[in-house]
Amino acid sequence: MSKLGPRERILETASRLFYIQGYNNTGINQILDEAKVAKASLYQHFGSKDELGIHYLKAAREEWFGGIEKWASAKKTPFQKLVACFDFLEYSLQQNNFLGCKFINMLSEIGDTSAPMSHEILEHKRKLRQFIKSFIEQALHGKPADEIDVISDAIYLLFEGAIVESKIYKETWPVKKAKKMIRILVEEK
Amino acid sequence: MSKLGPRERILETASRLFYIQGYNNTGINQILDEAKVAKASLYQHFGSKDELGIHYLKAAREEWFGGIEKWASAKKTPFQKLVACFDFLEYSLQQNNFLGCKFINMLSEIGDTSAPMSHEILEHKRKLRQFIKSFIEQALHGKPADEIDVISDAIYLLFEGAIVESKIYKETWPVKKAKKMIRILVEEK
DNA sequence: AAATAAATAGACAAATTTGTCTATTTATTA
DNA sequence: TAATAAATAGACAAATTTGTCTATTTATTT
Repeated sequence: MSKLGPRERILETASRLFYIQGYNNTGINQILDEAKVAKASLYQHFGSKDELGIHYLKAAREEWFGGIEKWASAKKTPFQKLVACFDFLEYSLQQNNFLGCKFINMLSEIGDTSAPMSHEILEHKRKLRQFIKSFIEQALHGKPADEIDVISDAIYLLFEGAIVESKIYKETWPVKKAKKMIRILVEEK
Repeated sequence: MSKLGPRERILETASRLFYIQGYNNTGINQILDEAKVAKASLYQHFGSKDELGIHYLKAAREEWFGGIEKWASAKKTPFQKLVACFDFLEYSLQQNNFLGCKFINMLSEIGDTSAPMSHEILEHKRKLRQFIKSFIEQALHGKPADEIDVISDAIYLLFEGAIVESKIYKETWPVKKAKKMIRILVEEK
């Protein structure tokens, strides 16, 4: 019986609601109701809604990279690892009913109102960009640096574009098309 | 003396504030204050905030395609027109302080709460996708249909990815990189 | 068992939200 | 000029928001 404590229940419930309904559309009270936690406990553990939002993003980052790294590491070649990233994305988006990216969604909601959140979002994307780039560098080892640079960022943009468009169309074609494109850009050798 | 009427002032002010602050972060009262319009006038002309949001998106669509079509039509070849789309994007994003796409931003905010808005957003993106595809079809005329299909959607994803990433990084490199990629994908001939 | 810490329930405040309604003033049109 | 329409100012309601505070109950630890 691994019953979760109040803190964990709050973060879990907030994460679900922030993602499904949006940050601004989710009130503290709804989180407390569904997590079955007292209001004082939330402010004891997190201090404010904003702080809870930051923890939500931090947890989301860990979960995301935990997933994508697992999928990538199951493959052998850099190219296969790269494809696995897109496979993970496709699986993940479907699993989450095409709600898109938690970070991009949050950024649209907060605008410039929370520097800590903006920072968390930027760092997450920086890390993802580098994560993808490392595979391209290995897959295209020996090629000119500027070619690696362009292809690497193009694939990153395809990845991000696929997330956003899957949310808009509520379909998987953006990811599938992106995958077809990377097979052209990075030939398996 | 082309003084704008109440209706126009409301829509103009709402458009500015919805874009900069976000839809949910902008209250009716702030719009009325800055537009210098009475509350009754807003509800007379638009009926509700939701309805105002829909008109905001409709106006944004017209403005967007007005701009991109103008930039594209100034060029001669399909390839040049395509590049012009990205030039317009780069110009537009910089001009608007990297606030990103009004439609994607709104989608993140409303979630599934407004079917008419979701519809407006989807239609806008469908049209943009087709707009881009038409240039690729002309530029790659004669090539296999499936190749045109993949390249066309890849460029659409690069375009969309560039918008979102420019917002995140607050820099123009995503658009510039996307542009470099399309020069590789669609050789000028 | 006693003492300390953690969690709960819920009232309450202060601010903000969208939307309605009335009364008055300003424009427009006949 | 007279009648009609459009716009204004602002009070008000009802609901919702985040956050605080008190009193009570439940766990944990010594």
